[in-house]
Amino acid sequence: MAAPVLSHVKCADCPIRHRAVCARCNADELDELDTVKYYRSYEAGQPIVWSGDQMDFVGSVVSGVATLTQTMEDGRTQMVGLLLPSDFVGRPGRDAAAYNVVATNTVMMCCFRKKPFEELMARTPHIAHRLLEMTLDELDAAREWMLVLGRKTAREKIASLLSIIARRDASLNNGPLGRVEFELPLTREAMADYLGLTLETVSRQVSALKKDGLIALEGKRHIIVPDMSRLMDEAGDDSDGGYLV
Amino acid sequence: MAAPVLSHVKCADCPIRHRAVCARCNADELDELDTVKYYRSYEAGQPIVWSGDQMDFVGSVVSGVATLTQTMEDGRTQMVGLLLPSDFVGRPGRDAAAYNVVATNTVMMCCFRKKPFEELMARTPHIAHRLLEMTLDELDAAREWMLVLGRKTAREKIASLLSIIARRDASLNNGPLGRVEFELPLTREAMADYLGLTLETVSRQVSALKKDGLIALEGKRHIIVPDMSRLMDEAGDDSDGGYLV
DNA sequence: AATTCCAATTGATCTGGGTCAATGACCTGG
DNA sequence: CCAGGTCATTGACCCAGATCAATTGGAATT
Repeated sequence: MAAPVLSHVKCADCPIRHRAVCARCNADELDELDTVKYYRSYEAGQPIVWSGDQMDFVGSVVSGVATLTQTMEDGRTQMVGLLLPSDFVGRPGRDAAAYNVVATNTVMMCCFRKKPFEELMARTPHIAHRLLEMTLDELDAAREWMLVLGRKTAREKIASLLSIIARRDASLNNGPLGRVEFELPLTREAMADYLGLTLETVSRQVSALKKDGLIALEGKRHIIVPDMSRLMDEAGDDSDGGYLV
Repeated sequence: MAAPVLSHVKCADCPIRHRAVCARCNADELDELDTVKYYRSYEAGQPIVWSGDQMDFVGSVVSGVATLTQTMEDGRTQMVGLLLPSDFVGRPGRDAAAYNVVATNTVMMCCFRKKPFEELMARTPHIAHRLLEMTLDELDAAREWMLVLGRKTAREKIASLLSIIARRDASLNNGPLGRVEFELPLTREAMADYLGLTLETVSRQVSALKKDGLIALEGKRHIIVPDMSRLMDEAGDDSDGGYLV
């Protein structure tokens, strides 16, 4: 059950380049990070950390998708973040996790032991600075999502979610807008938890968007967006943004 | 109409002690902050910054209450944060404001010109560190609010808002829980914008809480909570937290 | 004291999305 | 090939909260 520790890959050779943390590191710092770094993988459905747990590492998602959720005693749950490749997990200076982090498919994490990472951070201003920038991005994403949760209709919510994932996906592959195609990394239930809806409503609205030609499905999870700008209109989105936690 | 620049008060003599920024500064840093600092006041309803504007300062709220809101083209608006005394405004490293900041009553801000503040920050690791901590607090608050917006009923939403304000207020004045009494700094409409409801629903639910003896009103805005723990139960709140952006 | 405001309350009605329940569409393992 | 499981779709009905509209209650103005 326990996830395997993988290997000690040099930071410079890391599959992702740590956009997050050390994109601007010089060689010495990279070497130093390498000494406290390890890889770890999690299977679909496996918890990465549980709310309240001691968290002894920070790190980046290398591949796969994980969710950040909050739960009430009666079981109502709300997703508060979605972790895609290159996203950062963990909060330097905090010991206990505030949320449940769960892998939705096979997730590979590149982790740093927390203590040495914090020490490094204290000595290396630009890492602290980069971390502040990342946290501000997350804060913007969270606040943008507050607008979605508080004021958008079910249809707009779905369109917003699809836009955000498509845009994020597209920025890695193709260039501009137009036609986008991607694999949905979430079940209908996970989508519902992100959007503050029920899974039935999600299903109905996805069907409606399909009927209206705004999206096409291949199987249950493969989404084709013929025209991104039309979908973004549907989302009622002014923001050109496109953060995603 | 333009807000008056007030005076150059020594940071050490500041009405609030900048819990935010320089609580741990030594004398030299305090002096340095003083050279780039000024006070400014805003009247009720006056915008402090407008989304997209160039923002040439950062600062703390000294007194009064301001709101942080986001608006869609069709006018739907969502409050994404509430700024109470000692809260920090502005984002080092970003030039444009992302939200509208509006004073709800007379607000006094203690401002630092942004450029010198950033330079100071670059030279002073613990200020950067403190800022990261504050941003993480805000992120937690935003995510807690996502649960409120996405999954709570109207009654729970009102109870959550009142709890959060009461708790924040109480932490300044009295000590523990029990009976709390405070002035509501928001109109019903502002409450609705915070909670993703209409003002009519807010009004009805406030009346319902009053009828059920969970709160008492004196006038429209003065709230008496006879028993905080009962109100918090009503909010369905597991978190002992009590952040508020 | 009469007249405007404007915030807030309250009532009547409507509806988007929740709830409950049945069905379909794939998988995977025996 | 079928049995059982998971995920998704679809239908029928209901209700919390939105919408539309009228009224109240202060505080400020004349």
